Order: sequence, then structure tokens, then C-alpha cells
Amino acid sequence: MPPSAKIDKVSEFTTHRLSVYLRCLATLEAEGFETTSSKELAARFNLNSAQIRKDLAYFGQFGVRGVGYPVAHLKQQIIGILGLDSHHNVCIVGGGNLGMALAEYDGFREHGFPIVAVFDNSPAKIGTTSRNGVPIYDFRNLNAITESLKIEMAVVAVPAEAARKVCEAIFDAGIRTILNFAPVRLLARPGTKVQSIDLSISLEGLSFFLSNNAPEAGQEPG
Amino acid sequence: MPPSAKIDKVSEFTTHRLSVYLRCLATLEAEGFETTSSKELAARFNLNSAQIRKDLAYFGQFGVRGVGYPVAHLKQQIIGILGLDSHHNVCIVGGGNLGMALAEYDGFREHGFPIVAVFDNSPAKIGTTSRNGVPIYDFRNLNAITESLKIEMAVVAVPAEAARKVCEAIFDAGIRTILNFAPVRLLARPGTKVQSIDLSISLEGLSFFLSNNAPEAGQEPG
DNA sequence: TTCTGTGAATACCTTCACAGCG
DNA sequence: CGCTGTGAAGGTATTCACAGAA
Repeated sequence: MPPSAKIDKVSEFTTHRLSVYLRCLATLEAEGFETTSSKELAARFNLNSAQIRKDLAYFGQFGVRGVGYPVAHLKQQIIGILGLDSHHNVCIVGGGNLGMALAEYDGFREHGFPIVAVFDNSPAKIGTTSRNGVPIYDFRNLNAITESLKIEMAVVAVPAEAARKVCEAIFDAGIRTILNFAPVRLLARPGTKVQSIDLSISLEGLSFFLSNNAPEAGQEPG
Repeated sequence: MPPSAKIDKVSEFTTHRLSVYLRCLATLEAEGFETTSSKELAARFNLNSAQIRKDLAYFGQFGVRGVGYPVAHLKQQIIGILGLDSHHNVCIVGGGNLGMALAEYDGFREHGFPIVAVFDNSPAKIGTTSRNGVPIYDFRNLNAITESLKIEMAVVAVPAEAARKVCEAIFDAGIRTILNFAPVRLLARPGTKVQSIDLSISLEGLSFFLSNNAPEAGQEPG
């Protein structure tokens, strides 16, 4: 069977874990390991070894029974599966506080996602660059610049009110993936994908924890 | 029964959704609505109405059968449940690229999570402030400053290699909640909570999507 | 009647446990 | 033997569907 046969069935949980495995394999490779096992990988984080085997089995038979997985080869396979063998140009939409912060963060580039443009609608900003040299363009030129710079992903960092409209414009420009920081549930069109990172939700989840878990025992309910 | 009786059973999915409901209620209140229903809330995002009723039922009986939920009251209840009726002081550990970007992002403060300190170990940075005036302290003074500034949450923005050690130090200082940006699985101690935001994983998930979903139909497997 | 609150049913994800290959 | 790959079992989250209160 072709390795892509099961690919529709893989959940986001699985693909997220693939990223984690990839990281671990990079470490193992750097440490000189040539082979590893699902058990060893599982021990490195807090995971079940069957989970790892199952995740990998969605994409092919990478292991050798009785032996384990060849580190370098498996790493290369996961890179291929995740599409990380080539760069993906990214733009940031929204040159405000968060947008500029993200534009100036090197982590994107280091992981193969270079930020090639910021889009904003403020005349004061358009034509300038971020501190690390990313040019700020007029959002109205999104379509043309997306094409000329081969942009494949957009990071949405606009206020909540604007997010939905901006999202539509991004899809219209032919960008099919969005990393959304606006506190809004954006709905992907068929053939597109939205991944949301919601700082408020994360913080409020921690706040909930603080409210409902006293520092040291104590509060008996009822 | 006391409203806290079921509180142990609520999953993170539920608390995250509570944040979403809260936002929606704030909008509805601003729009002048006095009452809403699980159906109406469900329609606003893409959710099932039973889900909403169930989520809310963990914490009490806020609705009126045949009528719905009183917007202002429910909003206030959720604020209470999430512990958002008071501020939570936050520190950022790691004054690098991402850490400073986050320190200069106003969103935290606007949502009731003021950033009161950045910790770093670089002598060049210690004693200076971020562009918006957050002081940068020596990480070795974490314990004392945590106490004097009443810090309740830490944002971890250090390189992967340092994250685990930093996490331990944060817990030792008495901070019980961490928002982790380092690409490492951190394990919470009993009585503490770690919430991770992993930009690489999010980006790689989008990359996977791009690799496995052609722009318009086409790739027949097999 | 309308809409909540909730047991039952379903779908999904994870873990177990083992057959089968090297 | 050891470890992978995988069906079966177990958990958890979501959705259905309806009894019951206003």
C-alpha cells in the first residue's frame, strides 16, 4: 500500500507529536545514536511507546522488528512527512505590538519559516522595516506581494474585530495556512487550515488553576 | 450541592472554552443583550449547544429553563470561576528575542496579567528595562523579587536546553503556574501547572497540511 | 412551548497485549 | 529473544435526545 493511504486519518495530535519526535531524533543523532526504540523515545518525554509506534505506522514501516528505528533515516522521513525539507515563506499581518514582536523574533527563520513581509494599513508604518529588516507593506497589496514573495503562511496579529475580514483576504490571496494570534475562532475554508494560538485562553487557564488549587492542601468542599 | 463539588472533573477543554464563552458574553453585553441561550452562543462559534450547557453545568445552574442565560450574571460568574476578578502579576524568564518581544506586548496587561519583571542572567541586560519600562533583574534574585512583587505566573522564554532547570527554579521560588514557550515538554510538580505554547509545533502542523493537501484536488493516491 | 440540565450513545484517542518478523 | 506493528480494550470528550422546570 502507498504510504499516503492512511494519511487522511491522522489527527492533529499525531502530527504535533511527530514534531516532538523529530526534535528528539535530532538530539539523538547529535549524541551519536544510530538506532533507537519506541521505548527509548517514550522515556524521553512522558509518553506511551505504543502511541509512538502507532503514530509512525500511519506513514509507513520505519522500524525493524527486534531492533528499533534507525535514527538518521527516521528523522529524514519525518522531515519529509512534515514538509520541512524546504522553507515556507511567512508573512505577518498586523504591524502592531504583537506583530512586530513576532517579526523580530528569530525563531521562525531558525526553524525554516522565514518572515519575508509584514502587512499593515497604517501609512506611518508602510514603507518602513522592522528592526531586523523585514519590510512593512500596505495590506492592500497582499495579493501581489504574496505571489512575488511566494508566501505560503500568514501569521494573523490584528485586533479581534479585524481578524475575520483579514482571514478572508488572506485566503483570497491564495495563502492556505494561517497561524492566528487574534482571540477569535476563525473558520478555515475547505483546502485551508487555521492554527490558533490564544494567549488569553492560556493565561486564563492558568488563572483558573490558581483559583481552584490552594498552594498547600486545605480547602475542603462541602 | 456546593458549586465546587464537580470542579475536579473539569477538563482543560472545558476551561479553555469558558474563556471563549466569556469573550462572547462580553460582546453580547456590549451589544445590549440581557439574555442569551446555549444555542445562540453555539452559533457564534462553531460549537454544539449541549457542549456549552454541559460546560456551564460543572459550575452551577446558571440558566433558566425555557429562557436561557442572563448575560451579565453569567459573565460575572465565569469571571469568578476563572479567577479573573483580580490581577495576576507575571514575570518573563529569559530576556532574549522572544522574551523581550513578549515583555513589550501589551496584550498581557490588557487582559489582567501585568508583566512586572523580566529575569535574565546576562550582565549586559540586568539593570536595564524593556522599551516599555519593565525592569530586567538577575535571575539569581528570582526568589526575593517573586515575593516582593507578588508574582504568580512565569513565562518561560529561554532556550530549550535551559528550560528544565529554569522551570525547577521557578517552582522553587513559589510560582505555581508557567506559560512555557520553550520547545520542551516540562513536567509540572503536584500543585503546579504548566501550559505550553510551542510555535514550532504549530508551524510544522501547518507545513504538514501544505504538504498533504494540494491546492485544488488532484493527487490520487495509489 | 422553550430552553436548560443530563443520562445514554457515539466518536475519538490512548493504552494494552500479543502475533509476527528479524 | 526483543521490538515493531496492530487489533482489541479502556478512557475521555462530544453529541444526541429527552425529561423537567419556567
